[in-house]
Amino acid sequence: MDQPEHRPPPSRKTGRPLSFDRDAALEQAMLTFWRHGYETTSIVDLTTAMGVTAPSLYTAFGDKKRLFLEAARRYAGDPEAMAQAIDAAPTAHDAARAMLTAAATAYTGETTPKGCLLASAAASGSAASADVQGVIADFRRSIDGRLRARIDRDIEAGLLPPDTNPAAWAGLVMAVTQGMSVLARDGAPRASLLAIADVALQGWPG
Amino acid sequence: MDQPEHRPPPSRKTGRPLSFDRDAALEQAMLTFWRHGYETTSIVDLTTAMGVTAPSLYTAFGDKKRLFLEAARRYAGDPEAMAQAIDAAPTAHDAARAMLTAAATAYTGETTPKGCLLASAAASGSAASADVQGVIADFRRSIDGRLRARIDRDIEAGLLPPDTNPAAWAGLVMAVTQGMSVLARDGAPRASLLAIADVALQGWPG
DNA sequence: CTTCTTCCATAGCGTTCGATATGGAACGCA
DNA sequence: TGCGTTCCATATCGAACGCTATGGAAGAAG
Repeated sequence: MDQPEHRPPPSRKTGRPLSFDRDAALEQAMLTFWRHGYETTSIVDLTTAMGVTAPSLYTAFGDKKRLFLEAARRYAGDPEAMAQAIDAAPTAHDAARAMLTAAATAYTGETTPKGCLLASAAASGSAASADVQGVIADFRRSIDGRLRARIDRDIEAGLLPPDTNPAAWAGLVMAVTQGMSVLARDGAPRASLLAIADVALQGWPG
Repeated sequence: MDQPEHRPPPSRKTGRPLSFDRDAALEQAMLTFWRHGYETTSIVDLTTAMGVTAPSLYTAFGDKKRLFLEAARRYAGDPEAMAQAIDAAPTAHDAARAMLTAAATAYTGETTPKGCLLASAAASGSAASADVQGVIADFRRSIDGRLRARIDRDIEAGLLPPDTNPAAWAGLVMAVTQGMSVLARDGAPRASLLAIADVALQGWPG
């Protein structure tokens, strides 16, 4: 995640300032990757959507890979925020349900592409993009770990039976989340995903 | 699914016969698409894996899209077979559990790529491959419909409570199936997926 | 062996890919 | 106004893309 980084806004003092809104351009890049995936989005696709020429894109964002990672970071938001949301929920069950309903809602936005950027953008790819896939997989693993730890905490606190399988339930939440992204891409409406999220936790222990 | 089809084996009477095993070559193509996806697999990738030159590939399989669709058909097997398996199960619950455990097992094969070819090969893509994504989405919808109908049948037969939501439970099975493919690609072992499949149906009504 | 069909191998078609070299215009600063 | 810096626009770069034209070799049929 932090290899040869490209300084995004070194805040130049002199010279001609940027003629485009870097943040707005990044937003458009994110939407384009969200719609078409990482490798299957071309530089021309990006420059068209961003309203920027190729040289400007490269000076502002480094290269395609760094642009994608920055867009992905913008999409996912602060990882620590989500981690704290999981920890701050009253129970692990509440955290899981909040995650699923939030995903169901986010994947079926009317002004955004369907599904999850992280789930679909790098679901497959050539060997050249293995590192991008790895970054996204690490992100998923960190969420899974947080959720598992939250379930562990509830077990120790006596909120969940001792024979509860934390890895299985955390994994189920992750799997349903990723699966809903596929269904959303297939055209499933928001109500369907919310119904799935509801029954997914029907067997939650306790 | 049945647009300008390419006759695969017109069974020529005369002329020089094929010097390679068409079936074995298709198998390798399937594995390559499975590993790297549809658009992110190049013709060179395919010819290398199949041990066949480009002109031979084109005369034998039409073009890249037709080769992929044929490989996908080979991967998924006979759709009617899976449909009959769902119908023939003792209960919808049995059918769902069988689907999930079969998926968990298939996605973590030791001699095959991880995950599901259909789930990862066209999870995203440019507008040019929208039809390929559509074919796969149709396949998913047909399974979902069969499973939903199976649940309906169990409700009518009194095996499930009348207030059971067939779409939600069928959707859950589909979502968990697709989600397990992502987790398998991330490296989740078979035991983890089987545990997820187990808890997924914990809240099954009845 | 001749003929006819089909396949294989080489080479290359035109296009698009990600990424840049170059030159002039725009701006901050003095 | 003049200087130094930075950005934008044009025009590509070499490589890889999907795909195919062409010519000779291989095999089946007579």
